[in-house]
Amino acid sequence: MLTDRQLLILQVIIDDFIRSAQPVGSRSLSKKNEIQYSSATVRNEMSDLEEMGFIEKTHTSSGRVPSEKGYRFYVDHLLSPQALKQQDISQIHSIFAERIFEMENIVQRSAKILSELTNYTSIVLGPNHHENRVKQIQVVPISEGTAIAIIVTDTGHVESRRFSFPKDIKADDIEKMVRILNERLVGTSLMDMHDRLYKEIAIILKKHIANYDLMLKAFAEIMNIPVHDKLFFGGKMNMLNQPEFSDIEKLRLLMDMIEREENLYKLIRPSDGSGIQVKIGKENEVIAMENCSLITATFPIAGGQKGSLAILGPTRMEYSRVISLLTILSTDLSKALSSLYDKPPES
Amino acid sequence: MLTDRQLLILQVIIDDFIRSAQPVGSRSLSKKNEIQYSSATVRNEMSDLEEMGFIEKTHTSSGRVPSEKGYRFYVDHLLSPQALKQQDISQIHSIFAERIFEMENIVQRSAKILSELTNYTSIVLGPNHHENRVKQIQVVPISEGTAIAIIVTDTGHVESRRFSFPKDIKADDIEKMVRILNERLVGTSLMDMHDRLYKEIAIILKKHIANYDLMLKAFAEIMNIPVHDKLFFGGKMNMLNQPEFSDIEKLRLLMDMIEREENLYKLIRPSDGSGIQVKIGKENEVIAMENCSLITATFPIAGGQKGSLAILGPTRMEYSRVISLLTILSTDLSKALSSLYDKPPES
DNA sequence: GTTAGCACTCTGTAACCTTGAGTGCTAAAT
DNA sequence: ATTTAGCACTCAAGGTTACAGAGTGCTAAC
Repeated sequence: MLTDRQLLILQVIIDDFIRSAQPVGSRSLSKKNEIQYSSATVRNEMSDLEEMGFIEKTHTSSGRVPSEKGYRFYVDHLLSPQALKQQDISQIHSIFAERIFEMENIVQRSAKILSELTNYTSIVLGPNHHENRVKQIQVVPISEGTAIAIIVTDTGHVESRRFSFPKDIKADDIEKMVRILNERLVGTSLMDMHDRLYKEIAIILKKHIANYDLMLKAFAEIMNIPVHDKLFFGGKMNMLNQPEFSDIEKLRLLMDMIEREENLYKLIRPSDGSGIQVKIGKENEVIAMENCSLITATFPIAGGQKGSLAILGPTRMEYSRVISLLTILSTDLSKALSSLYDKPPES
Repeated sequence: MLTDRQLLILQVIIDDFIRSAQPVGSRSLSKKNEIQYSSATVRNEMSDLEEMGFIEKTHTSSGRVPSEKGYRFYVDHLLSPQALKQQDISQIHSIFAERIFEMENIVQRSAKILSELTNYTSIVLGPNHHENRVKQIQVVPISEGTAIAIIVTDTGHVESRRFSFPKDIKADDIEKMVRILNERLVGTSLMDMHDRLYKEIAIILKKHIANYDLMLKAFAEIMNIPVHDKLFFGGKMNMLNQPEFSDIEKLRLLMDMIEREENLYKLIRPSDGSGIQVKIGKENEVIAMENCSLITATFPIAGGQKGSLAILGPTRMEYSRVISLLTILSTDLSKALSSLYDKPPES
């Protein structure tokens, strides 16, 4: 479809634009070493490329700018897997050098370093707790009528909630309930717990404990885990540095979306396959992200779960570099998070 | 020092500027109902006010704008305690209508509502966990060589950390240690725990447990609580709506500071007395906040602790309204957070 | 097929003018 | 002795014009 020369020119145009954020003209192209043709020849080719929809003019006599279709083609066919600086690589690995045991901590650090290395905004979706299995349930009384319920899962995740109960319930009864809960619920996933509480546990509690229904209700209510997992961000403000967001209105739209976190779940939800996924501009189907691209890396975690790493930047993004960084980091993260589980990571 | 008329004019100038963000001229002032003098008279008074440093011109023939000294005077002497809309008040109270038991939740909601009602950025410093006292310590083994340590405090706060230990340590020993820790440490504040672990507990463990030092070290290391308490934000992006931040450079400076949270602790740290404190512009001693005012409300929580609520806005802030809102919310928050403690709130 | 040359187009910038809001001062009015 | 009216002056903002620079498209020559 495209001649070699057209491929070359398209690539140089996009590379140049990504670097400079300025429309690229035929003359400046023909001056480059890679391109041995006169500006007139380049102009002809550019005209063709425009006709095919890969590049656009911002006005009748301006240089050309990549279109979304152009970026798409660039990402799919022209991406030269750019070598990262050794420094960047070791900086990523350094996160995992210390032996850290908190998932949140690891994930937060990953988000931070990613945003620092790219100057874009990073978004990390940690492992899903829904499928964690209950390891132990405990209740710690705090004062008369209130107590803290704690659930520890097999991944080491701790959920705790304060709850109150009628005063005529005795410490004895609470202990009895905790014993029953542990006997019956250990091994259940958090997701299924609510169901089992009401179906299976309710019947047993009924036999042993007066006022069991109040206790059960209090306990069940507090123990529904939030629907969404927590998102971790790095460099939320990095978009301020991008010239495409010097327009404060665009900025506000985007920041609003980031702040509300609403659409983000849909966008970042791990896709079917593992690996890298690139969404360019309107492909994201969110108005605020018209000028943005989102690169998502999905990686496996032990237990069949998946994690996601994403970089949000302008469509004029350093695709090659970002993809390399995401690839490395997602591999590291996959290992690190998996090691926090009982089971070894699936590959 | 100032005549009644000068007071009146100063007040009207500042009120008007807070509303419109536009320099105020003599003619538009003399047209107001409150002011019965001709523009020439007003001009003379304004000239005096400028000489005294309460107002400034942005250029030789512009209207006047309040200076920091002007705002200071306004806040100290001219603030008419503006009545809030009933709607606003009930919206604040509504946070506390449901009986919520999670401190974080309450605090986060407060931050959110405050930012929504004011259109500024809110910052809430939750209660300090350092002075919480240990209620119970537990250790839940996760896999061979790793376990979760959980500390529940008298306020219902739960700290948990994953830690690893040498494999030759038996489950027995761990249980023994947990029993000792509970016997000795319940009632100790988190702040003092580290010390007591090494001084008092070490000696006891030595007698009962082989390899006690490794265990102790693992446990002590993970249990230092972060130096700073968590800050909660609302409306981080609200500054985008303020005309004083249409300059993207100023915006970046400010956002950077907010994102890094660095200076904020100093600024928001509860002051000696309870009550409201207003810091205007350069009084904050942070470059990024030259154009900002920070209003902080410090309120007591049970157990002699203090919490802080703050609003960060442009110097051109609705001082009166913000102060009213903070007063109400801090009272509510004081009660609500105190009720989560054993002891009744100190007044 | 490639290139040189030229007319044409559009942006951005600087220079200029005009308008409107505001000031300060002076002299008249109260 | 205040207060006000009047007037000259200043400055920012907005509009117009002119112009340089970068770029294109087309045609004709290589």
